[in-house]
Amino acid sequence: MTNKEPPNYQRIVDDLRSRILSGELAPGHKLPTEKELQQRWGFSTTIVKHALTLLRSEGLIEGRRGSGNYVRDRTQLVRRAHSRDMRKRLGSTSPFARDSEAAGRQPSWESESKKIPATPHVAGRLGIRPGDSVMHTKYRYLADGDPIQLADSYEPLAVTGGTQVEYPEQGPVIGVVARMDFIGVAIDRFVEEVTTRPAMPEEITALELDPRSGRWVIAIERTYYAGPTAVETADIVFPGDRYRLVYEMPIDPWPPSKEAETP
Amino acid sequence: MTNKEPPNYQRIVDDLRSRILSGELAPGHKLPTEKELQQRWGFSTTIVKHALTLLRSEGLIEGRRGSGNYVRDRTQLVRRAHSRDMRKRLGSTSPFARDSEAAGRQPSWESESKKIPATPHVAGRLGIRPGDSVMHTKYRYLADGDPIQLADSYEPLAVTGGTQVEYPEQGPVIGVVARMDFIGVAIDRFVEEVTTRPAMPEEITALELDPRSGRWVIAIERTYYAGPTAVETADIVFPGDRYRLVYEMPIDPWPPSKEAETP
DNA sequence: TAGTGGTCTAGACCACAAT
DNA sequence: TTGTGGTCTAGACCACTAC
Repeated sequence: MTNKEPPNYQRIVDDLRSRILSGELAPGHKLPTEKELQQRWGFSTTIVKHALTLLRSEGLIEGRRGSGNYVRDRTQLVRRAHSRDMRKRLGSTSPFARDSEAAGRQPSWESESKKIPATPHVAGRLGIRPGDSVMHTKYRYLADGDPIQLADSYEPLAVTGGTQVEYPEQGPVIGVVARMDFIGVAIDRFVEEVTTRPAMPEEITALELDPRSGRWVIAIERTYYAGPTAVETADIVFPGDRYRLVYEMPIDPWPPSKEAETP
Repeated sequence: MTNKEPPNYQRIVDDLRSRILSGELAPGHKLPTEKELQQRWGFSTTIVKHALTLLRSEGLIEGRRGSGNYVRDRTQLVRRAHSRDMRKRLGSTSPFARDSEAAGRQPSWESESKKIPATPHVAGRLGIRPGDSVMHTKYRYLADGDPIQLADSYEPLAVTGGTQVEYPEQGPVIGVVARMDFIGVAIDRFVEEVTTRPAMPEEITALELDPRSGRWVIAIERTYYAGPTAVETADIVFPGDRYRLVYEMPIDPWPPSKEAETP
């Protein structure tokens, strides 16, 4: 007994999707018009439109009224996370700026900082009490003027309050690790939790996403620690198909080393 | 001048999506029937069906014929990646098994190993010549019997050929780091590149995804290095909304230490 | 002006669940 | 048997592009 046949709209979707993902239909390529697809497959207009809607919802194509459907550009920015020592580079630029410039795009960002009492959720992540004061900074990052990343950062004022780096964007140093080092707090690790989910309406607005295409985001919860103490936590959001996250992780960097242990 | 109004189907989508993501409509909750939505909003059947199709394509709901539409369970498995020393745990279980058991689910897997000539793409990642022999192992991982992860692993036979760990699943040790250590190859880092994209048809089949819901995957390209030499590379694929990736990264773990550098 | 995609109508018919 | 969602028809009308 054979499997049941897929529905007609699914056959169009599968055909075009595999040709797009394989590269046969390159970004920018114009798809056949709806009428052509209708005639080629022998399906009704509605079914062809439905198939194209699904491909748009997957972010693989974009429709342009009066013109046609086109294979979407899925060029990705690279975001690097690694162990390298960044403490000595006082005044160095931010990780976002470095990644953007590496991709040949002009970085810029907007930010807004405010002291607020910690919500229970943020307090849990920072290991402080709900209501304790934290510095909340909202960021919106742009590459060549296009919004490409959002972040909400929270820092306990028990750590930074009253110091020169209390306001993240006003101090003499940029970047969490460098700023904390500046006030004598040695960050020794961070934890990132990566998930994907549909974009929320505010994110669609802030990232200027097409409501019909590419509505998925990558969400990261990041927390920096100095020993057992959390000194910053942030929620970071990217357009899901516009970013590639790179983690370069050392293995077994700590003593006891193999030589020290083995006779 | 105000913004143009969103289309009718979008209003339904936005309403239900925000209520689902906020938790007001919990996983398992039954949505109003199509007829009820039609009456409540005053739209045609087609427009209500279209809105529900989009929510399904986002993986937020699943339709059950003859029953109703339900908020989808988005419980996530956790996959951990960190720097801990795993070399000494000979015979230890695999990372996948550890993560699954931590989530209270029963791990199992299928694998199949074969010697093949390296494709140009794999050769590039391993820093060897196309055509050089590699061990290709296909994995399918299951939790409580449900397929939950796919992997294609490639190891240069120049490294493992003729040793006891040549066939990954037949040696005395499990896991890349432990196996390489067993033959005297000290892995000191790995790199993971994380992206998201729509699932390809074979992946939908192998992961038993609903073609109508949750068609997104997280794809990881991972490469292990011993010094400058790549000793394994793998393509790993997860259902996008079923996994949470956790990276725990040390900062500045290598000499020269701060003390060594600063007078 | 002609052609294209985006939204929408008013249904029909089928597969399946609940009863 | 009734109610539900899934697939599909045969269009209409609008917004916009390309010419």
